[in-house]
Amino acid sequence: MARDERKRPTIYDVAREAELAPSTVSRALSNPGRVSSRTREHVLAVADRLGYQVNSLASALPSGRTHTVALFVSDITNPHFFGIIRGAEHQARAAGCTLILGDTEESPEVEARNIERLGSSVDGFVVAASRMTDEDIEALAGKHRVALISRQLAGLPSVIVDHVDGTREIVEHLAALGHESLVYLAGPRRAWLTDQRWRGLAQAARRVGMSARRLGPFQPTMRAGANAADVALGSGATAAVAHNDLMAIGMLRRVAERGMRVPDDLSVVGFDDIFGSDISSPALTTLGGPFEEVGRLAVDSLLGMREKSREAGRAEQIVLPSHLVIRGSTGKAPVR
Amino acid sequence: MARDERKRPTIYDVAREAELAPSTVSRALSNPGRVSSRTREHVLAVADRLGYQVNSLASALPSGRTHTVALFVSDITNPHFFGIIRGAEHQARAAGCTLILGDTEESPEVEARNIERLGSSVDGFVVAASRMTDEDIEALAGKHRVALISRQLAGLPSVIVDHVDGTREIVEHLAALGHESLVYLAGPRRAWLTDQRWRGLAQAARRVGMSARRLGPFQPTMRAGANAADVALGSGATAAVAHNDLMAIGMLRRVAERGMRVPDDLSVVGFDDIFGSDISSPALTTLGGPFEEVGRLAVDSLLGMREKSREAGRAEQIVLPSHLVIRGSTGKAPVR
DNA sequence: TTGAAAGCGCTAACAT
DNA sequence: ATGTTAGCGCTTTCAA
Repeated sequence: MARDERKRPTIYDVAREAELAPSTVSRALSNPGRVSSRTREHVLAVADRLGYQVNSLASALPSGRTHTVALFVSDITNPHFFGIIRGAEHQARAAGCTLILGDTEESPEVEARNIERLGSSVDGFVVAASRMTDEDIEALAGKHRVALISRQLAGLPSVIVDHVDGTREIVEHLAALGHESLVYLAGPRRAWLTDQRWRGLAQAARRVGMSARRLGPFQPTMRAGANAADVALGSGATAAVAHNDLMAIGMLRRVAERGMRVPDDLSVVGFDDIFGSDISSPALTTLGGPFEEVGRLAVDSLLGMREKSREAGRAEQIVLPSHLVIRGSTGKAPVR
Repeated sequence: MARDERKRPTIYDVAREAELAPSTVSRALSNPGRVSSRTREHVLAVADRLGYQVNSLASALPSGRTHTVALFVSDITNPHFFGIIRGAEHQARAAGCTLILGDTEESPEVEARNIERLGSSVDGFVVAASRMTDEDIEALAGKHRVALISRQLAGLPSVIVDHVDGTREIVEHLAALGHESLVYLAGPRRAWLTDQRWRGLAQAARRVGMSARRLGPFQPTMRAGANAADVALGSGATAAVAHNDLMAIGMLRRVAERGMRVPDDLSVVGFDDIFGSDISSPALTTLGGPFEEVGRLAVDSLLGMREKSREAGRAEQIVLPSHLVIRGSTGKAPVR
């Protein structure tokens, strides 16, 4: 082990080489404007020549700014989150931050534990589809910067896709096809969206005179979709709205297995417009949304929190428009 | 701002409360065995009572161990990586580490830049489907701990899924169906796997007396699959092996668009067995592999590098078995 | 505008 | 087995 051969240069090396104080180098590097432009350029040149790179750990320690944000999703294998992850990753990178990805595995405990564990080593948390209780989220938000995705909570910044308008669109689409009854195959009880979607569907159904029932809850997976399909088929309804596309695709398959046909015997609608929803057969009618944008905006409002929202009293709650993607899984209601 | 109200307790607080030296607290917390069990328990109790939590940044600075690993994938929206990501996340968490996820967007430049940027703030890098040159990877490995996924390079730990056996299986499957000619729709030139897969296919084809041609390169996306389908159809071959499932699914769709049928007019095979490959119609015949395991093992060998491999002279190169999943996209060769 | 110096919270020799 | 004491590389008052 040589002495100073293999080590990365520090601001001290740059300072010595530039014949300046380390503090000046520090300013030149991260606080331009508080240093004369001549010295700044000099410092930059020397730093470049020496191959200097900031040690982000070292700078995070005294400043408290880690330039890192964490994104937690409830199930990392659900394609629904891909867009969100990508959007978040992009926005984080654009802001000079690093993204940490965590899987909470549908468990509020795992969620809380993992967030706690990261604690001081991130600037904030973006939590997608949190399964925690409102109280726990509020407690969390008291200690850390938090932005929510697919969930709203007073006082916290959030980004969701419009489900009020979306569910209305779904119901009107089904009504136009002659359906008079629908079932909602509910998602997990802890998922905020489960109630929201049900509420939207029920309300819209009422307005158009369609009957609506809520069944479940089910795990939001393809596997659970099989069970959901059986339940839907048994309900006598002509249209089934699944909590998400994973379930809906599982339903499609199960219905076929049982020798029945979509949409002739049952129309099926999903949520999210995930990768795969257009390659199933029939392709899935589903409520899509700009999920990359969701991820991007969530990181954005997390990072921007300090500047305005928080001091302005309340956080911004963003609602992005949803759009119904009509494909082959919905069709005319069977005549009974 | 109160003085010591809102701040998280440090080892100094614990030390004062436990009437010990900070260093003893530090040992008790992270080096048990170098402290009497009585004091250790005492420290633990006090730490617990005070709600102490380590500041991982602060501990990383002097020790150099960040307990963080980075995973880079070439395209974060490719479902192929979901399993790898999940496996890596699990193994990292099991080892008490945090996972940083990076998207290199098929670009060697983005890849190099992002890796460089993280530099000292991670314990090592797992790079999946690197697009960098061997030389650049070697240079990188000289400065950081690196483990490769879906790529082999002498001296570096790696995890791949067996493509030699896999391509043989594909070819024999096609031969058994009476195919006498195949085309390989190649992936990106910079992808190590592109050449490997072609080599395996060509060699296996030679052995069974099948003709084989390589076409492309194509981007490994569904969109590029359309182009690949046209080229494959124009080639006169009866079987097409796509570089990955994304391309293969894109091909399936394009073939149908052109009014031809899979597998009657053309058999199609993919690689990876991604989510979605079994819901397309026809469902895709594809070479699968234990990708969660791949992610897990890659993190594992990265983290274990210091202990044995490195000193034992060379890194372990793990090859996991692949398996051909036969579905509807392959069938008897058309009679010409 | 620049420099000096005191930390950030923890680890790791080196003593004891 | 435990305490003392330097740092790790950077930021940030406070002076000059």
